[in-house]
Amino acid sequence: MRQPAQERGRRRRDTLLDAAVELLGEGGFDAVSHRAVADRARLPLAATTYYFRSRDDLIAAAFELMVDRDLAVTRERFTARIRRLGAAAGDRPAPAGGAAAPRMSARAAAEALAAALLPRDETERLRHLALWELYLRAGRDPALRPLARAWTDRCRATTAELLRIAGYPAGPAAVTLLGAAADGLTIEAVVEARPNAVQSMVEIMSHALDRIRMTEGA
Amino acid sequence: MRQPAQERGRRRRDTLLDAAVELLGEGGFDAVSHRAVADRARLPLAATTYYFRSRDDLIAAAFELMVDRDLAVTRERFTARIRRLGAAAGDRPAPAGGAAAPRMSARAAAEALAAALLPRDETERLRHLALWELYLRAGRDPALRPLARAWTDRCRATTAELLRIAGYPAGPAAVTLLGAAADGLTIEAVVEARPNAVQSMVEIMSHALDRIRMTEGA
DNA sequence: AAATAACTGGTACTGCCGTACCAATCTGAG
DNA sequence: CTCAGATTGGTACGGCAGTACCAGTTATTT
Repeated sequence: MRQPAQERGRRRRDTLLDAAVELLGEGGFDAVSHRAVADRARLPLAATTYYFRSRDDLIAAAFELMVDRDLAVTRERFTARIRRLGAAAGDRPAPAGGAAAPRMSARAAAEALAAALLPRDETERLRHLALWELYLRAGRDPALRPLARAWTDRCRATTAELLRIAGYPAGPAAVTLLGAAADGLTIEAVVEARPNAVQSMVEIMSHALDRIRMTEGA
Repeated sequence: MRQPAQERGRRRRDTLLDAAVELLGEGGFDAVSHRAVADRARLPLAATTYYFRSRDDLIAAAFELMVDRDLAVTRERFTARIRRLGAAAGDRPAPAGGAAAPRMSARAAAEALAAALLPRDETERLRHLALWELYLRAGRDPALRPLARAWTDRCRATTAELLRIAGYPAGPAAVTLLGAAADGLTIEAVVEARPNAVQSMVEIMSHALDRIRMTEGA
């Protein structure tokens, strides 16, 4: 039942998935019951079991969707910010190895990173939180583990790419260090909702970008 | 009902708390029901509602206990390892500012850190996971937030102290950077259970300790 | 010893959950 | 047009949850 045969079915499945993502953000996975999802999607209860083998299956699919959306948003916000700064006019982000010279200040790069990674309002904060809840769940549910690994791998790749775009190309070790630190700071911001989260991340990351020797990773 | 008046009551409360911590590790908080806790503690069901206002209250208390234990274990493992290395014979870890000279190699310090932070077996992995689950829950439950903040604050303080002991005294920004990175890497290890987690953390942290200029934080 | 408070343990209430089931309806391929 | 397969929606079942309740017992205070 992974892909419904009929067009209407596919749309219904997507509707359910959207509802699940919403609920996941609003209340964590306790809020994602068949009944709640069906109500939110304005579909009958049985639709949820028809399009998804089980609740776990539905949640896994929602996780996948949220990861896709999250990465897309991060990348888009970062590049939009860079573009707005007019830093590199004709610099193409070729995936291979064309390293952009460090045209940006460490502070500007850190600000772009923080703006791209941190949630902007309460809704986004809760969505982020849900993503991490899902990620942690993979620690107990082997079925979710591949998705979790894919998320971190894609996050690292994105981090590497963003750093390169900003003119701070980094080796694997430095990417992991900065990525893990960004993760840690993001979780902290998302969970504790301290008021100065953005400023804090900017400070830490610009500190790191300033002082660390990035290349020659392990 | 925070502190039972009678001795037996206090013991019973502790028994319940221990049971809750065990269950939390084994199955996350879905596994922590009044009934499960009471069964595990070999106490009648009503004992749980007698000693704790509610399930949330019980879980919060268990969180507090787990944090205490976790920090104690981390610190103890780290110092034990340092002591075993016989690095500094008469070096007292005075809490003020007595900076130990970098006697250890970055690699040795990173190894001690990884050994202190990362879980050693599956049981510990699950306990760690539970701790993070609890932490994340604070993102939705304001009652848990002070505990969450206390945990990160104490973690940072411990990180700073361990670094100083190892001969790598660091300013606030560097401590936050390294602490957040350690958090990120720990979560990754705990959730994804990749085989090379220890080696990976050692590499990243020693890379960081080697290359970053630690002092002069924000 | 008497009175008051702490504690015990058994039971019951109410509610939501995941999932199964199935008759009715719709849709697209032949 | 026909019909098999896809889809729909309503309902039901069995289970476990949190918490309330209360008669009985034990400890502490006066």
